[in-house]
Amino acid sequence: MKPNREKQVIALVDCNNFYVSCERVFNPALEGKPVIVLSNNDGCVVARSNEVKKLGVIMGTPAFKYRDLIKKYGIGVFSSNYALYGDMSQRVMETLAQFTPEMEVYSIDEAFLSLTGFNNLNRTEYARHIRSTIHKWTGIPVSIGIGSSKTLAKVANKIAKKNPEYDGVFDITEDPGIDNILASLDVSDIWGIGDQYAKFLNRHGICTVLQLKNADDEFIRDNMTVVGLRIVHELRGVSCIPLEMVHSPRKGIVSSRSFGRSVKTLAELRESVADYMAAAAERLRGQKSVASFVHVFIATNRFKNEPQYSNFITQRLPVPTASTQDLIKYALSNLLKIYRPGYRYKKAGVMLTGIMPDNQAQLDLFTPFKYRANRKIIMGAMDEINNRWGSDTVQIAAAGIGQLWQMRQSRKTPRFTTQWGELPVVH
DNA sequence: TCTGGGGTCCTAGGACCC
DNA sequence: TCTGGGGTCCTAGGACCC
Repeated sequence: MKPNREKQVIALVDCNNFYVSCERVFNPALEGKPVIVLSNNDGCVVARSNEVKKLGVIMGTPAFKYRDLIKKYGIGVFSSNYALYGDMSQRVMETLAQFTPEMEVYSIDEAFLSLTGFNNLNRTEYARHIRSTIHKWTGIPVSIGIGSSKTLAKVANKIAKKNPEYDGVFDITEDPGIDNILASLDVSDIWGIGDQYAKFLNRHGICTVLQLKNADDEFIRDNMTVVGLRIVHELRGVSCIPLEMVHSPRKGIVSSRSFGRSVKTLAELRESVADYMAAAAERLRGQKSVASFVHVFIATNRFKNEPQYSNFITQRLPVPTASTQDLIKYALSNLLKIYRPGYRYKKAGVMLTGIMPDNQAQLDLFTPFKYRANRKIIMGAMDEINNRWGSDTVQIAAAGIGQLWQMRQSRKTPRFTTQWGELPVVH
């Protein structure tokens, strides 16, 4: 730790009900109406408008449980449209980047901005300006919290969201009433305190955030590891979780999906596994890496009262690779080893690990150079075409073309911003 | 009928080596 | 009879995030 470090000032910008807001940008009639967005397969509620939150709809609950409520209140229901949300996210982040040289894109709908050293300006005013610019340029409403650590910026953001009178911006830095605010919040409201830790802390008489801030370091360290201790220090205004401005490459890449209906045959499982592997390999090449291990898993529907089977298999590859063809070949031969007939499968997936930069991988003496070079050229061409004309323009034949197992997405809006054929029409 | 998908970090304990 | 100590690497499992 460097002593006398400059006091950090961090803003957390968080898009309000992001997926719902994206849908509203292209369908303004949804403004002020109750709206939800569902997870893949139209399974669970993953985004809720404020109107829906007020009705008591809980995040992550299976949508069918709200069938009556949806009908009664005329709730607008949408399948998730990740192509649209990803593109809107990029627009928001590009806009934010103009307001600070140091920024971390934390998730699809959140970013930390460093305001350290911005001493001569009224931070609240500046944040309001950021907020209105984002709204004007992208149509997305955001909330901004400012604090002297990431954890406190998160706290401030929560307060900004909860209290409409703050107009979407709250600065908790050097607020003399900070302890009163912390005393009014539950430990489970804190970033990094999940269900298990919240229960544990409650059992030991630590219920409010202020109590956590004043907790004994050794007790926290012993029971919540250094991760917990960092949180406590952050609450005290000591920044311990640095801004990560460069995106480090993924250490594992997972691609998996539940099926739209149950699947019994090996042929269909092969199609899905090949399809998921193609997606995983594309992401792998996107970060200029190769993988050394392939994992494959399949599972039946655990919510159903019927014979259950699930299995997982790992193979170390003879040579690390990013070639879709090779990775599919390994995945399919492993699938064959774990497949058992006679079950109704609900989910399959693949994972790539042992990931390293592609210029660091050990070469295999037995694979002719020409063969490897060809693979690279083919993959490069495939990625380029799919980038330009939309994913799935070129596919590997093993992924099949019927794809009856595909997930359900009965209420998906068009990919307005990423597919030429789905551009919105102005009348 | 209907229950998502993709990540991170930390620790304890075992295997192995000298 | 007596059975070391220190180090590294890997893995599984548990916690968390959006």
